Amino acid sequence: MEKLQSLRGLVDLLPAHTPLWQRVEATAREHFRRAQVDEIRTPLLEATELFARGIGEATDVVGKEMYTFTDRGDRSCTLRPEGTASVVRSAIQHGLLSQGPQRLWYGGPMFRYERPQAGRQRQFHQIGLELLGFADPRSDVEAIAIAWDLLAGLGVDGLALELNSLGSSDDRARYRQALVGWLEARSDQLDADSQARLVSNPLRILDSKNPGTQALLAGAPTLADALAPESRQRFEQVQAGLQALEIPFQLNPRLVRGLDYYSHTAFEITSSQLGAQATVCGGGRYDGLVGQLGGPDTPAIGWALGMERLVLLLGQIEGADHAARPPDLYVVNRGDAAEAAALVWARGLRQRGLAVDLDASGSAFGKQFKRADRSGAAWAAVLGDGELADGVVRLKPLRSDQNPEGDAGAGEQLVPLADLAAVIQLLA
RNA sequence: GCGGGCGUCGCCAAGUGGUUAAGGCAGCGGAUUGUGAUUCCGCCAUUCGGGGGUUCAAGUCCCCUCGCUCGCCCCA
Repeated sequence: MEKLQSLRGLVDLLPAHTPLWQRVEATAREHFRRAQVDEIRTPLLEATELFARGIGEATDVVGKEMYTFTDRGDRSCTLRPEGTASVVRSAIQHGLLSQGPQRLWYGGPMFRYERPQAGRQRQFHQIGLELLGFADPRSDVEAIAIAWDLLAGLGVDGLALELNSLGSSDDRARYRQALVGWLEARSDQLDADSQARLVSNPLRILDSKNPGTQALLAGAPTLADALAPESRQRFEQVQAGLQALEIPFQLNPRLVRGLDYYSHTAFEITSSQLGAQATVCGGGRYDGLVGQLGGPDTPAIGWALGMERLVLLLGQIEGADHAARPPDLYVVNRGDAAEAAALVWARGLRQRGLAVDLDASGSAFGKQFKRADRSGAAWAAVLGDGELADGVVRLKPLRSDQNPEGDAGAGEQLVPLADLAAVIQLLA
């Protein structure tokens, strides 16, 4: 235990990977801008009760996966395991809902105390969308389309959209009763997990991966049959909307979503390239949540997208490592006075927008040129005591086709030390 | 929380009980004291995730522990 290292399941994002993340984040921002969705940022830490009430006591997320502790004021606090509850809390707290419907997005780390595996960490990152105050089926379509287009815009392909309707809360309650009754009569044929869920969260039995359970379920009453006519019609409108946008989907009657607050539309976007954790984006409608958390009854739909999983997919496409962007200029400098002047000179260029790598090693010119070459810079700037005495900087092209062997002095240009604009002009 | 696989230098990696732990990449220094290829030379693990045990002798065997990883559960 001598070595200090990050906590289990909390990983560092090293410089080789941050460019890819930045690209994903920038693309997401752009898509939200186009769809007129505004960013909201909420604290990472919330009162435990928010999640207990919002997500549901019976869910695994609340029951066994939360990072919860008591603070110095004896309050129970929890690191957010997902974003929706916080966003809704914030919207209620600040009266956003009385200002009309809200189109919000958020991004950042979430925490769930689980065993890490491929595509799953204890601290992971989500980007999420919440449309609050929208009841029309078209808002379901719009929400899904934003996610779909965002993923497409990033160049991810091979994705599948799975769709289901959980119906209204009444439909769901009615179906739940029917399903439990049917399964209880056959509980001896259920695996242990499913038997436990019969009391805790029976709908989850539907997406059991146990083949025997799935075979048994083939004869069970279906959620689709339990939908009231209005719910069914609503679901058909959502499907028609997706078809109009030419977004392919497949109905999955066993898609149930783990969190209590979902109703009507539920969907997942999955990839077969991700191993066991195939869901890149998941979401659905949660008409009851705002009211449940003490706000005005507000229909809503949203989704969350798993950044790590998305980056995993993108990494497969374009290779995990992206070289850092090379500097415009690498400053080779040596000698006390020249080094001092180089520092001033380099800063001046940076203030004018150039990316400048200043060699601070004080090592031999040969070494510095080697590093200049490796930096990928197109130009080296040489500032030694000789140049300083003449009041100039020697600019040498490093990538010139005419000078692939790096002949000393070939193609060099002298610019006055004081004339920064000349440098910028030369490099342009 | 449960099960499988794995843990030798920043990265890759040899080593399957016997004296001083190969090698490659990267890095650093030098040959080349003001100019980037290549090449050459040197440096870079008192130690094999950690702790205990067996043995004359352990990176190599046993136990425990930590971590990584894949899967279950669940989810993004």
